[in-house]
Amino acid sequence: MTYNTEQRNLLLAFFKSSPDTMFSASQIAAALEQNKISRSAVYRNLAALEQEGKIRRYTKEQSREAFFQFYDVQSCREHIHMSCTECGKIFHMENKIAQNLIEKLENTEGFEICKEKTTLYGICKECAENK
Amino acid sequence: MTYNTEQRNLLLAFFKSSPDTMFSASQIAAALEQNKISRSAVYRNLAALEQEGKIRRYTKEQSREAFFQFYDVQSCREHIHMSCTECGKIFHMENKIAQNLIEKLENTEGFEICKEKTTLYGICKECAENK
DNA sequence: CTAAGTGCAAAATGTTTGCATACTT
DNA sequence: AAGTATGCAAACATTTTGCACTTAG
Repeated sequence: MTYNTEQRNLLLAFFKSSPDTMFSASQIAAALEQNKISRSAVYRNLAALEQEGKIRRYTKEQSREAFFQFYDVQSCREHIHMSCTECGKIFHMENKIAQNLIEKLENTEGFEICKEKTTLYGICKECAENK
Repeated sequence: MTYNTEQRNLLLAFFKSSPDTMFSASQIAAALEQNKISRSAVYRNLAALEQEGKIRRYTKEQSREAFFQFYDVQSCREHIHMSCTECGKIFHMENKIAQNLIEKLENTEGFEICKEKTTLYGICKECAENK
């Protein structure tokens, strides 16, 4: 069984408060610095929360640290995801576009996309502008 | 300019000899152990070859190390790939559909898909029919 | 009370860098 | 000759682990 410790609650609350942002372990540690949580507790709880499916781990190509983001299973099933290979942010494909794509692939090629398993990779607007 | 050193040729030959497999830096170092190439030369050449578009870097979520695989940029850049999660076959998205998707994402969300990094997952026609 | 979690510091892992030497062009 | 790459060892950044102590249930 897993215990409901102050540190774990802190961490989960932190993720919930910014559901659309990814954080590295050190960013999290820095953000929670004033609170009492050690680096090892951060790592251990990240692993635990990931295991429980409450947050999700991402890796960026340039960086070798792992990033974590709050994860709502339901919303994940509802969207096709797009991941920026520069900044690692995750976006949801606009619903109309996704629906159109799904139907076209279904009708012309007979391929049924599985939304939760699919992620498109590319460069997001912001990163493209900062180049 | 970049020089054509024995080590770089060795590395590239190694990748070409197994075009469908990904290797970590340490696997490569181990495989080339009998040959003369240092760990730092492995890393530096991996970075160089990646830069030149001759190999591609991947990150696995579970692992902290980077993986590399030979690839032919040209053929990879030409299609968006779709992979069947049942039978594992790879398909190319029909060009019209792909082009349409790319333009829509670019125009409405400002997201530039990177074809060679993107794979859609789902069930192919044949597998769907056999169910 | 017991199992699980914590903090700390030390170790492990994977990658990068400085520097003197050697190779390519 | 000039510029680039190499090998080595040391430095780095991130993550994991051992251990004694604390806390949740």
